[in-house]
Amino acid sequence: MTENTKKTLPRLDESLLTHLPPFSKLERRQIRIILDQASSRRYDEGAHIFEEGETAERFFMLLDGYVRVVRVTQTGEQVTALHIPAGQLLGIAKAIGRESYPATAVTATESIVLSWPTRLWDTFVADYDGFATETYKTVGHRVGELNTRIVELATQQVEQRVANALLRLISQTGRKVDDGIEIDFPITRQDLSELTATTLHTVSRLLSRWEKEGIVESKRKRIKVCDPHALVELAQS
Amino acid sequence: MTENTKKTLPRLDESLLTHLPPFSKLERRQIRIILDQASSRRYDEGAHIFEEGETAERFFMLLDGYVRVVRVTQTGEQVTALHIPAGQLLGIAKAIGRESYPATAVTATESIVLSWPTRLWDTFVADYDGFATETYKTVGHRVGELNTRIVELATQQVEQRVANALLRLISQTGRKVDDGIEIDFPITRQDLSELTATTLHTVSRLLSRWEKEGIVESKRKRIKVCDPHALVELAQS
DNA sequence: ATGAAACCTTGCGCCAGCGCAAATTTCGCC
DNA sequence: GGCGAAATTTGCGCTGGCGCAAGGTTTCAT
Repeated sequence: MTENTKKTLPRLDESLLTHLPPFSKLERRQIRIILDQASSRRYDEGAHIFEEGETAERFFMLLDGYVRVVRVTQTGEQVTALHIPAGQLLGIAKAIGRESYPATAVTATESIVLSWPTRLWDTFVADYDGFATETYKTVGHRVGELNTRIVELATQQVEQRVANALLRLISQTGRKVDDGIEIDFPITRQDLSELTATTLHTVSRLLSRWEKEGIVESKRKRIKVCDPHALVELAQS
Repeated sequence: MTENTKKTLPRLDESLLTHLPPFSKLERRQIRIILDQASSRRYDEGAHIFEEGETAERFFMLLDGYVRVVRVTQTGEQVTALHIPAGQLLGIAKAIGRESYPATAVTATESIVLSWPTRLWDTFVADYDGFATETYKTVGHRVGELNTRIVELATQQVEQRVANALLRLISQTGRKVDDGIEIDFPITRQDLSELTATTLHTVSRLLSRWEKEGIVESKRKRIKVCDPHALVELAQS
């Protein structure tokens, strides 16, 4: 899909991986074997890692960065289904019995991604204890998120949805800064609107109002939440 | 949850099961072993098979009937996430790495359900080739449906969503009758509204209009689609 | 039969949030 | 440091569909 460096991993410090949830329990030896078979690649912000409908020839792990999982409608509108933070697997069509990717993965920041050919999937599942369990937990977690989004879309007002989206973003990918928590990657009003099924205009109006009320501060592509509790209030009502 | 007969299967005609997709490839011997460990139970219409949040002590297979998978919000509104037709597994928390059911399963008609204790899950996966593959396909299919619902909720108008919902229902569970296709189980305006995130009033208005236009015919709890193509038109625009 | 409960229909007014449009700010780049 | 593209803000009018309310019809239990 996109250009960029592509190479086999030369010698990747495995201590880097020990804190990543899906593999922390594996033996170091197993990690070494898995890593030796991985390719590493850097993607620019906005690059597509894989496209909806493509045959799933590889599966991926996000080492660094953030990825949005989106679907595009016939009319060209984008809908964001999920946000994936570093440390998680993605494109794991095999884990849900699919041959092709069910959605498109777009980087929200510059990102580093490991990948393996799909044919290795069954080997990993068979050879490495815990691999299957962890991946199914990932799947379960995402199914939960999808369900939550459906319920939100079905029952909540725009204001509540945006508040919820912000809360989720800061809890998943928030970075503590002085006087608040900032979303750790560049995010536009447009992105937020695709995440909450509304328009960038409405998001802009909401953020303006919240800024007046001291709940958030935001510059271009940056949002800082100063008063999370106020957002929680808004999200409920 | 609900009353009704509960018993171990005495002698279930296994030819009954050979046409059910998830197991058609298994050896008859394996089917016999699996069935011998199952409990069978009948549920009345509207009964709850399991509840969201409950520990997943059993997993289920719908032998006959239809099941709605719903979530209830804090404010008591119901949102239907999926419809499950006979022949499919449900409550398979184990397949997505969960300990508890992520939603509630409600019967849409009187239904017959097989179930097994969750502890047998790993055994089945290990012993019976194809079991894992088929269940992950089921999961994958449902993830696809959830995604589709999100996109629909996010981008479509109420009229299109209702049209789509009807189309999906008749394709999944439609029964050919003279002069149209009828949804094979009782479904109220309320049910449809919970499936499309709108109100029963709006659904009622739409159906009335469509009836005038000759697209559908409906009585209490029954909907027959006479002109599916017109619905497809409506669903797109 | 009769009553009650469940389900369906329809009218009316209102408003959240979209669409459109135009102005403004910010950023990256030559 | 000035230009163009991208991102953001804000105003204004309109409308889809919700909320409320009232009345009708079907089904079922007794």
